[in-house]
Amino acid sequence: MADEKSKGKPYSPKEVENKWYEKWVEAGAFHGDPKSDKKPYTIVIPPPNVTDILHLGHALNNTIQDILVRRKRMQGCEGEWLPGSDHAGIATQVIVEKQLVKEGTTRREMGRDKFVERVWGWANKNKDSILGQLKKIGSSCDWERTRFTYDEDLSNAVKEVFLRLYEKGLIYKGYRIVNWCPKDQTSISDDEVEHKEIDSHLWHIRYKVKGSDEYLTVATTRPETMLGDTALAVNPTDTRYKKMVGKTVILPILERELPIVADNYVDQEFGTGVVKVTPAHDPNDFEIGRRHDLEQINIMNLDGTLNENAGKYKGLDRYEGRKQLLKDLEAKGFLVKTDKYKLSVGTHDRCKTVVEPMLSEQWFVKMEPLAKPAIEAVKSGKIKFHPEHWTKTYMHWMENIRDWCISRQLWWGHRIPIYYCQECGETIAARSMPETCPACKSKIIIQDEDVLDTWFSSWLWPFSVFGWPENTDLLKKFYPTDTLVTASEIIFLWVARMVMAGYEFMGDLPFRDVYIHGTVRDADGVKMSKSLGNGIDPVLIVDQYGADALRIALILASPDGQDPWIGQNSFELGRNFNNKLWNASRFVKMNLGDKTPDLDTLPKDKLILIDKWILSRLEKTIKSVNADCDAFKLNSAAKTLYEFTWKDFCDWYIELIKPRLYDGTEEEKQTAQQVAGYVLKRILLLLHPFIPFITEEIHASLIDSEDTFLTTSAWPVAEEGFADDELEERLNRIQMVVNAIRNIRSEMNVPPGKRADVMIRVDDQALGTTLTDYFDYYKNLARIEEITIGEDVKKPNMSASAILQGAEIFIPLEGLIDIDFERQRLNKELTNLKNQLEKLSRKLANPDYLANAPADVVDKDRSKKTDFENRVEKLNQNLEQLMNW
RNA sequence: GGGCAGUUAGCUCAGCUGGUUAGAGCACCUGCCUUACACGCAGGGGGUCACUGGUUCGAAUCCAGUACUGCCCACCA
Repeated sequence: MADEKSKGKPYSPKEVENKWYEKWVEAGAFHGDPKSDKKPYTIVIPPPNVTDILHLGHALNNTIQDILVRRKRMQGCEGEWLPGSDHAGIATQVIVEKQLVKEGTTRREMGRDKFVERVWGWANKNKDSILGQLKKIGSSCDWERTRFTYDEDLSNAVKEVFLRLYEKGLIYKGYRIVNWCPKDQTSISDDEVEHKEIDSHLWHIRYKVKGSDEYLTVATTRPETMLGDTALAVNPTDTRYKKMVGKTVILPILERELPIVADNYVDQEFGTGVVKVTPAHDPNDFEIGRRHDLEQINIMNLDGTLNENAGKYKGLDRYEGRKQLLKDLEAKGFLVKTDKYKLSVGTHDRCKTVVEPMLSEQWFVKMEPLAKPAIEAVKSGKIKFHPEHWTKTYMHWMENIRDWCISRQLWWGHRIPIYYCQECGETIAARSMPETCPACKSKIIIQDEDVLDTWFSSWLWPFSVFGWPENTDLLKKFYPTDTLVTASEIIFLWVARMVMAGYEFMGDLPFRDVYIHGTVRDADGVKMSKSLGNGIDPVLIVDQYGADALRIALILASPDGQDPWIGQNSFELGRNFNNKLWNASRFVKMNLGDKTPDLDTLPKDKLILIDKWILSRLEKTIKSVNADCDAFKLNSAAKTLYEFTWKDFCDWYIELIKPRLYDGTEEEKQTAQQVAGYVLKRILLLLHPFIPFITEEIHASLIDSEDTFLTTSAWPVAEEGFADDELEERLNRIQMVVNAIRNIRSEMNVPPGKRADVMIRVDDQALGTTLTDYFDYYKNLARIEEITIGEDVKKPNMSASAILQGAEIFIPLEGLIDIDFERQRLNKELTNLKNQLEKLSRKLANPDYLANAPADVVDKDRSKKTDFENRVEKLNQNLEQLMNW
């Protein structure tokens, strides 16, 4: 970068990023060694689905993980960031099925084995693409250990877990009302159901009481389910209906006879106080049915059409059937009224289809025993959520845990390791197909058709990836993992279940810290999603601005724990910052001279105020960044670094050392060079986890070698003894003087090219000395020609003035000054100061304040008051003088 | 129905355990191609800190309530 060609050109990431990524991988910088003596730091990636293409959510998620693991490596840990992807049962199967439809065939036509083979082919092709995209954004994963949730060894873990739980009696098969997705034709778990509020109706339908002219009216939101009604229910204490209990009603249309039962579940206040009972299509009705021994009539096929139990409606889709049925009910006078009604329907989180509660035989995991240690782990603080408030969400779910429906009527996934003897009906749990039935020795045995929920493999991820159930070296070294980074959407589906699995199978927690970041939204605050088309492709951003710009912009835009709002131009911030860093580095490099610089030693006895100031700022910055990173406040850490780099280092330090670099003695020059190099290297180190490519490139250029990596260098330690508030305050005075002069010049329209003479009256000698001693360093910043500094400097005629704490600045502007404008300027300042002063005076006159406030606060206010009084007086004088011109 | 967040400049956000002349980035206005950087430099305008009470000598900051926004959970047909 130091060559002449790049001079003046902005940083171009493309040439740099691929090169460094390859070098890092070649050097094995991302590979965790289980034999290492270093303390491990482990992250397992939330495996993206094979069906995924990288979006900004992934980019944010992985950037965070990358920052954490890169920093830990630099801090001397044996880092292991294990990547991989998820076979994503339903999502993947659906994609391939769609392809088949286009080709004019179906999975059933194809047969199970062929179909699964076909999906494998597709998955193998796709899983590399998302992982490749992760490389593009700089993710420092250990690619030699890439895993897939459907890999053979992970399948073994799944089987092992199933069998252990089965033997313990924690996995059982049962008839239950489950959530059925008619589109994908499989059951799904409660946690995969998303509730949505829709505008619908509450239909009131009357049922004739047998042998009388009386009717009972029920209110329902799903009228079609009446085809499966097997009773009506009322509350036993409901006086309106007491005499009805035990009687029979006639189901409209189908004209079946239904008993009227009394059940406490019924709420007298709601609707009419009479409930239709459909045990096969509603979980509450199912329970009522059990209590009253009612028949269960399933009226639906697996695709959501009505079946033969629905009479003339057979074959119609559930909603079409509803329409027809309502028409008939109305025609026959059974529909009493139709009210508008908002209700919440469950939808399948993958395909958004409204799920149907349906009676079905499925496999379940009994969760309560597993939840116990998982609750304890968080309660005791062994596992911590960041931000902390997610603890409540987690706890609430855990404490109200329900059994997990794990069987899916799919072909793509881990097949349930259960076998049935076709002759004696024996159920056999086994790792593989048994030769003969242990009960009857029959050889006619078939495997359970169903596969397991995709999360049934994901919940084992933190240990299955390291070879469990074998007690491998990897497992010993890298489990428990340290930090889990994810979005809040999968706290239940994944995070909570991993905790349970960790304790149940490893006897230990799966991770210590859970960092929950926000969900990426677009510039208008709308969640980015494929269907809305408001997403931004991270790969395009990388092409346009570079991975570093993408990364730092994402972090800077993501307030800790809140949802970031991101638009196209959010990334310009990152690009601009990188370019700033690039150019500042170019400047430092240009001034380092020819020899290879020593970037790690300070000429401690030759430092001047300016050097000590930047070193003080550096020490504080390092401490602050460390504290933030340790607390998972990456946004705050990034902001601190951004400010330090741009404001302190570029705007002030570099500008203040120019006089020494250009006109100083050899010693002065060297000191400035060394400090600049030293500070720049720490900046690069601190920023490296955030923007790895550009920092590595700059560093290589500084040392003129590509053999020593920043990425394997040590994280900077704050060198003690430089942090000095008093010293920073001294430099701050110089900054205030420069600012005041710049302000006057700008407001008075002094042409930038014109250097001005400046006079400064100081209240005390110390300030005068500082301003005098360092004049050469700051005179260019304020464009000063001659300066006069002293305690008895008088305001010259036709000059503009500024009044600071402890100093008064005059700039003679014969011919340039607009007296009216200057008067306005001073008056504005005077009004402002007077207001402040009045408030302060009132405060200091309050005896309660003086009695209660701490002494140092009062002291501060007192000296502030004196200062304000002083300034008001000076301003008045200056204004008065203005009148005489 | 319950829970959790949030409400500070036109926009996105800082502001830690109460004492600051309430900050930053973007946007806006003015002037600058000053030999690191126009993806830049310098200067400027812009906020009764959602509302109402309370605690306190003192509240953007603590407490209570209200309103709105977003998210999550919930079997009331």
